[in-house]
Amino acid sequence: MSLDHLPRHQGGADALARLLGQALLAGSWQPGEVFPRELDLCQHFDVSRNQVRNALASLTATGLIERTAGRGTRVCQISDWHLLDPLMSEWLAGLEAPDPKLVREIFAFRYSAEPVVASLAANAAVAADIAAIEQAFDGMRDTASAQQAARHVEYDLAFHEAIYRASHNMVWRQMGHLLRPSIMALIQHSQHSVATLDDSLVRHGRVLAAIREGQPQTAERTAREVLKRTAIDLGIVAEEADTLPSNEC
Amino acid sequence: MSLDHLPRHQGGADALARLLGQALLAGSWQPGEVFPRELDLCQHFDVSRNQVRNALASLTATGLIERTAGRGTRVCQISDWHLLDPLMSEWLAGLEAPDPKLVREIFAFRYSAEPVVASLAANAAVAADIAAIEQAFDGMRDTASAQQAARHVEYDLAFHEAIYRASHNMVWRQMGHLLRPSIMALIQHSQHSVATLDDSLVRHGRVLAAIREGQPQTAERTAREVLKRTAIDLGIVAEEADTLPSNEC
DNA sequence: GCTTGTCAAAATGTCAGACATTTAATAGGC
DNA sequence: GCCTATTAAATGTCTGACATTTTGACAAGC
Repeated sequence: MSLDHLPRHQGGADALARLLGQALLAGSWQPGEVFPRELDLCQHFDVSRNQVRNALASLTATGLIERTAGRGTRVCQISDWHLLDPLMSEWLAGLEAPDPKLVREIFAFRYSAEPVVASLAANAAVAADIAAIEQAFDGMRDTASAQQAARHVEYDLAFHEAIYRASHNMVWRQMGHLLRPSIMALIQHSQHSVATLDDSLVRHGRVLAAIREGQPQTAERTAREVLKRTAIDLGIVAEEADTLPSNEC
Repeated sequence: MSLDHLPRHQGGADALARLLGQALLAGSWQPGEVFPRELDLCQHFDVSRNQVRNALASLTATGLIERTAGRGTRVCQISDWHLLDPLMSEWLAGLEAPDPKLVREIFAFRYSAEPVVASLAANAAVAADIAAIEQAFDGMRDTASAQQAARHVEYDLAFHEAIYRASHNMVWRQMGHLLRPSIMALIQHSQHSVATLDDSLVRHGRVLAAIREGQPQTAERTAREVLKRTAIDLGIVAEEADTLPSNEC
């Protein structure tokens, strides 16, 4: 694959890294394929070699490419990608049409992890944490219409992230980055009818209540109910089934 | 804090990044404090500005420092560190005496997450996965003596990582990086008497059996038993109590 | 006295060119 | 046919100069 169809004018090395990173995430190059050389990138984007090297360094850090002197640059296997890198989450969230397999993979993680996080939050949340969750919930409620989908998902995001933070654990908190690509994908599948939005809201409210009242087991159960709703909205499961999405490849 | 007591001769930019990263992780600079300037680092380590800049770029990517033109370089808050970055795990694992608070934080994560992972593995593991776990377990059994502690922890590590892989989920698999710093810390607290090693081995064996026989609930319960043992060996809880380590700060 | 504008210093960011090193392919000798 | 030396091509590194951003000092003006 060549880079003919990539837009030219950029802001800086970060913008270039995002452009190339998103192209890689979108599958413009196959794993194992050779990536364009530095000088070709310089010429195509009309930037200095410095900027290209900085951008490629970011791509290397996220595990998207692998570089060796004399050999060149190769595209890494999908299994080597550093999905937990904040840069990666940002690029992924900005994609028009992220790989459905990747969305499913991230969601499967959330489905197994988030009930535990909600349970931890119910144990550890203090007043400020609960206030943050409540504020996000209010925002979701006030934007529960198809016209305000963009603002709604932002509040949705804030709701879940606040729960991760309320777990009061550094590692879980950092994992909140994964929420953005997962929840942004909801915009694509805009099956957000009034009915589903309302159902989703009710389920979110139950998690909030469980955390506020410090009931870990209820929080765990209701969080799972939220994710079942989300799985439908993401198009991962067809209808409300009681079976969770399996992890078989 | 100055950099007077840091060793001089290095291998390359990666080695310099590790050196500085580990110094930051060890708390040689306080959060918010200004970090030495590029030219001072060049002079002290007798390397080119290029190498220094590459090393500092790695530190920036891991969230350890923050750089702004004209202002300088500052050390970030601990809460901003990218614990999930593989580089960070590697640096942490190589530390002589990692921050006990950090070890505890990572362990608290494992305590809540690993039972779920074991449960997923019991559902998703195929023959190759089980073989990998078994092989690691055999290695643990054959090195269950205080003299072979170094080799033992490697097998211990392989055991848990194999379980993460057996979950057949990209995100969980990547999180296996966190195991190394957590398990390497076991070497410091070498309370590895024959009795505790044996107890640990028995508990690991129960997890293996549950995964092999595809029993998620048993895997979840036995994985938690393994971690209770580990919590004692890490010095996180004093004695065998039925209460889990809480997440309060 | 307070504000404001300008200047200078110090730090990081960027550029361009030459050179070093590594890798892989290729041609030649035997 | 196999081994070796050479060459080409790619990434890695060094160096010096310059650009940009931030901060503080200082002086002019109201």
